[in-house]
Amino acid sequence: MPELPEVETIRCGLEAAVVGATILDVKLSAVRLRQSYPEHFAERLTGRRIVAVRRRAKYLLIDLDGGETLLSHLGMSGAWRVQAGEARALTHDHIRLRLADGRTLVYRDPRRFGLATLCPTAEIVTHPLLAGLGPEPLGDAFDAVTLLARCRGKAGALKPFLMDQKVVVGVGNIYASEACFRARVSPFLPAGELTRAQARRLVLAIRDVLEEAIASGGSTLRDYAGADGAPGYFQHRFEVYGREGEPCTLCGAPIRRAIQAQRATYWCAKCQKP
DNA sequence: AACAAGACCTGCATGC
DNA sequence: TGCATGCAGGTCTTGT
Repeated sequence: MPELPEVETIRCGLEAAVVGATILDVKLSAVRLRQSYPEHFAERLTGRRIVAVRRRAKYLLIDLDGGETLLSHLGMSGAWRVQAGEARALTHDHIRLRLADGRTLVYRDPRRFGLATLCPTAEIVTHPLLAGLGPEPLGDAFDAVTLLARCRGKAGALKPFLMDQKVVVGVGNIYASEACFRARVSPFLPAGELTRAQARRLVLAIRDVLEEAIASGGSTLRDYAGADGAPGYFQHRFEVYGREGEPCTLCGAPIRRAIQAQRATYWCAKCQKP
């Protein structure tokens, strides 16, 4: 489900809704997510107060008093949702945090590609899941010079390269196609052949598309929603993703679809020549 | 080292 | 109606 804009939208919603709330008790489903919960997971959450909600790449960081952080990833189908009252648990509700004010914070993930774990807040940056991640695309550390340096010697195609979280974080299958289109660069261009001008355009395109998507509350294709349950609406602004056969918004040529690294890529063959 | 392919899951749309 | 197939927003591991 979620790329950076969707995770950021959830982060923002959680920050507004649950900072200051205290976890009264914890219920876990019997199945395991991508990785098992840490030792004494429920006990370590119980009684804690939520002090901040942050994001690193596509990970959500829920800081608790007492010095631990609840680190979660939403995989393809995960979501955090704040529910009024103690609604009945649905089939794929894996973590249910009953809050002292009566609401319930629920982690739901049908496909279970997501994960949740705990980490000392002071050690977040060195956590194995986060240590190797590339720069945040909306931060100063991501620029054309850095991108070009990472591209050097890479024979692989640009679009899968952009989805590599060691290169830049937060860009997934939708926004990789959208960013290549906005930058007028072919998704099939070997990453090592990227020119400086193309790198500059790509950096701007990635920033712009992510920022616009955040402003639209993310993209809802099937089941994504923010922490309050509201869908995003950036999907109405896709220029290539999911538009196979429809006219290019620039030149009218039919948008094409192909598979790269086992994922669907959408592009305009006329506006994005190799 | 770099890249491709497979693995991990469920749910939904489609076609026979 | 039932069943098979393919596809979906992500990463991690294995194999060449």
